[in-house]
Amino acid sequence: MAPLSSPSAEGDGRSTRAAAQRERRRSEVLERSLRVFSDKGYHATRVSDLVEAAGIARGTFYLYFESKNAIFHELLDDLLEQVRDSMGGVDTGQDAPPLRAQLRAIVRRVLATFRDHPAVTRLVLRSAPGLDPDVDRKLAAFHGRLHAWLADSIDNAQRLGLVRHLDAQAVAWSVLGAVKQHVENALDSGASDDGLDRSTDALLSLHLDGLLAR
Amino acid sequence: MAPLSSPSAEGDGRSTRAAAQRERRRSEVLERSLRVFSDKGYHATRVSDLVEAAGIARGTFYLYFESKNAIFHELLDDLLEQVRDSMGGVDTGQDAPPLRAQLRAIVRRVLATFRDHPAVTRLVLRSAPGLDPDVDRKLAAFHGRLHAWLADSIDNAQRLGLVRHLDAQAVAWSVLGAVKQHVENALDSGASDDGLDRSTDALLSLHLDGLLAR
Amino acid sequence: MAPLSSPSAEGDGRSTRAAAQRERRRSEVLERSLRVFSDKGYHATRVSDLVEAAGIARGTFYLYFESKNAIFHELLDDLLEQVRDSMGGVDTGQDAPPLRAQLRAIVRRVLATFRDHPAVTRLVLRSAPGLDPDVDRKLAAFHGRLHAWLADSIDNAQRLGLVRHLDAQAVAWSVLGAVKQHVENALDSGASDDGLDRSTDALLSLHLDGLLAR
Amino acid sequence: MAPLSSPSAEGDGRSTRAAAQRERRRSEVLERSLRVFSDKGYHATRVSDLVEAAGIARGTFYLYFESKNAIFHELLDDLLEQVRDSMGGVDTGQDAPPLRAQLRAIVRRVLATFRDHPAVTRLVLRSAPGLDPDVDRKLAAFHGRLHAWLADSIDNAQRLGLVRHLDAQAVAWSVLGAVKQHVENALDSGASDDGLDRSTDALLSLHLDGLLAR
DNA sequence: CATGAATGAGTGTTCATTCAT
DNA sequence: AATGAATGAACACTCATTCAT
Repeated sequence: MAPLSSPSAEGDGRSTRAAAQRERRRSEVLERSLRVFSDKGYHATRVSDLVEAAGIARGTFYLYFESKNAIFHELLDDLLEQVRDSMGGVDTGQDAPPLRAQLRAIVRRVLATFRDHPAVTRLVLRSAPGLDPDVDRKLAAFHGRLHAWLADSIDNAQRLGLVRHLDAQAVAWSVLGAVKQHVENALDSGASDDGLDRSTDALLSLHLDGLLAR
Repeated sequence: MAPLSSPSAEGDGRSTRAAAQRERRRSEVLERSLRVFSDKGYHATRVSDLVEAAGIARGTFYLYFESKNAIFHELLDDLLEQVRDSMGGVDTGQDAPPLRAQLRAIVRRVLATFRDHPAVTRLVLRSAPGLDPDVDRKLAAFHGRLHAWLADSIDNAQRLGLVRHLDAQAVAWSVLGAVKQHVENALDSGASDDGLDRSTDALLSLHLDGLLAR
Repeated sequence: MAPLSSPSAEGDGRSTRAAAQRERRRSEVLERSLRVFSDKGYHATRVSDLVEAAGIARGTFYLYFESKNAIFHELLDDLLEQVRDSMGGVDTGQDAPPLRAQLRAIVRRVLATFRDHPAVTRLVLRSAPGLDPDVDRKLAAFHGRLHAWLADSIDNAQRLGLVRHLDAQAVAWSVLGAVKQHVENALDSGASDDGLDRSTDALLSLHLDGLLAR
Repeated sequence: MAPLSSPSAEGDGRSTRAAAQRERRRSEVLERSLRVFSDKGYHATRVSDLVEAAGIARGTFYLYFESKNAIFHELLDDLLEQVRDSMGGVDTGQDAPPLRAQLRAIVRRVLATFRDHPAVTRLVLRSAPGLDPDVDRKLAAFHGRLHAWLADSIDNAQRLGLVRHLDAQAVAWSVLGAVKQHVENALDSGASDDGLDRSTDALLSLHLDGLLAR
């Protein structure tokens, strides 16, 4: 309304800008720290490494994060959330795309999510267990959720007569383990789109049709 | 042989006995340390914990092992060797037992090996990665060998027309991941013989026949 | 004088008002800081606590005070001056009130001064010594002045034949110590007027007449 | 019994000697640390100062004491105990020495105790309050005990008709404060035996007979 | 061989002070 | 003048390893 910014408006503008600036800085530190953690692992990473990588002073780090542990947890939560979001449900309606195509899409999406965040994936897959009970609990819960989602899906498909009546729980764990292994491999092997397709196809073909010649 | 123990003979006897004693002590420390490492993880384990568990003095520990890291590597190597030994080959001769039965036996044997050594398994699966590059390399090599064995077996079976022509490499990784996941689960769930059978059946049924209803 | 406010005159007016404003701000910060220091002690008090209590920004604090130490010294000087002012002399003229009444008044006035400034008293009595040599010197000087005043008074009274010829120096220290102890007690016990009277009476009766029954 | 030391006896001897050695070392560190604390005060004293003064490594310090705080508390407790021990009771029996002589002895003994441990006295009197709640509580308790002892003694003497019926509590605080002040003075003034006698006499004369000329 | 007291480099974290806005 | 984000020196404490006994 007022063509001239009143002091209060200016104040608001200032603090808004400051908050944005702060958020940008924070993200910057978060991102650079992720790389360090991912390279050296949690324990081998010193707070000195973090602040050096971020180009800030030691004290500044503690302005943004409560502790070395806290920033690690934040990084961890980020990936976990992204993976959760990248999984959708299976559509079993009349006009739904064929099951195989739907599954293919889901598997590819999940693999791509990890592939696109190699640093944090490395973090989760590699430096994690035994770190501290909280991390362990968080990861266990995450695995649990993934497993439950898989097992439920299989259950559903069984009720619909789409799949055989194998032990849904055990099969779900097998699938989860297989996917994790492919994610792990993609970490080191560069992980082109081609590689992703190959992994996806192998997983689907194996798990849906089995190895045996017919 | 010599009726009179010459000084040298006596020395030999002494040193032989001493060497045996030494070996026994060493094993004792290894075993007890394994338990501690397995409980608390590598980083949370202090050398103090190790010597206390072994009932020896701090200095004595360094008489037997070069460092905290060295004893960990030794423990690691032990399991890796045991698992290697517990896997045999597939017999493709005329009078060989049916493929499915052979595979079933191998999978069960491998799962049982890990199940019977929960401490060292926990060590390998949980506190290992990211520790130091040597550990990582060792584990990668181990995985590589397992994978190669699996891939070769699949290759063979493909040549024999026993299994379909899926991507042998990718399938081998899937199987490896699935097995690892079941091993991991068995760690926490007590792992009765029944559980093992269930896991084995699920793995075989899934991987050989696939999920799809026919 | 000048009918039109010259820029300089306007400047003066502005700066006068500004100076007054500044002084008011400063006092406000001083007063609030005193409370914090008194509650938590010098070392446990963070500059953050001070600026939070004063409702100013960190940087503003350093506009008014050179350092955390400087504001503490200023606070210290304030009380010391107030106590000095609250002590008068003993009137030994012909028509003067009786000595005992005069002394009673002085002691009560001193005790009341401390009682009425519990925060700064706590500061001086409790968090001060050992802080830094300057504080110690200041407190020592203050004590020295109190002691000198007491010793002189006793000396005078001795010359006038009003009191016995005890070691004036040593007696002065005893009195000072006793008063300090009562001040200290009053800090925690609320210190009603009644308590003050009781302390005053006990001090006077003890020091003038002694304990012994006659 | 056995003229030759058996292994176990030798072991005992070793560990006994070791324990003694340890105790000697500990005392050494304690003593040197006391001097540093006393010179610089608790807060200005760095663990580095302590280990440097004791001529040991940083880690060694923590072998003997749990923390900087812990060694301070130990030092504190030591003096407090010594002072407690240096005070006896007043003998009110038939053939007891005269009251004044008994009191004189007690006061002198207490003053001498502090005089003989200037470092720890300085510690208690100067760097103490506000440090941490535990120290404060300990000192308050100590003061409380001293006061109670004094007040009880006065009470007793009143019942025996030896002293006037002044407010025993208030008088006890006065005496305590006066003594503390003399202790404080003795810290800086070298504190010869003469000075002690002078203080003792002044305290007794003032408190027993009063200042007023008669 | 066995011991365990001694070591000291290295760690995460705090907080009085500065300075660009 | 006022702000508060940024700074970095300083700290107490840990723990794998050594070495005199």
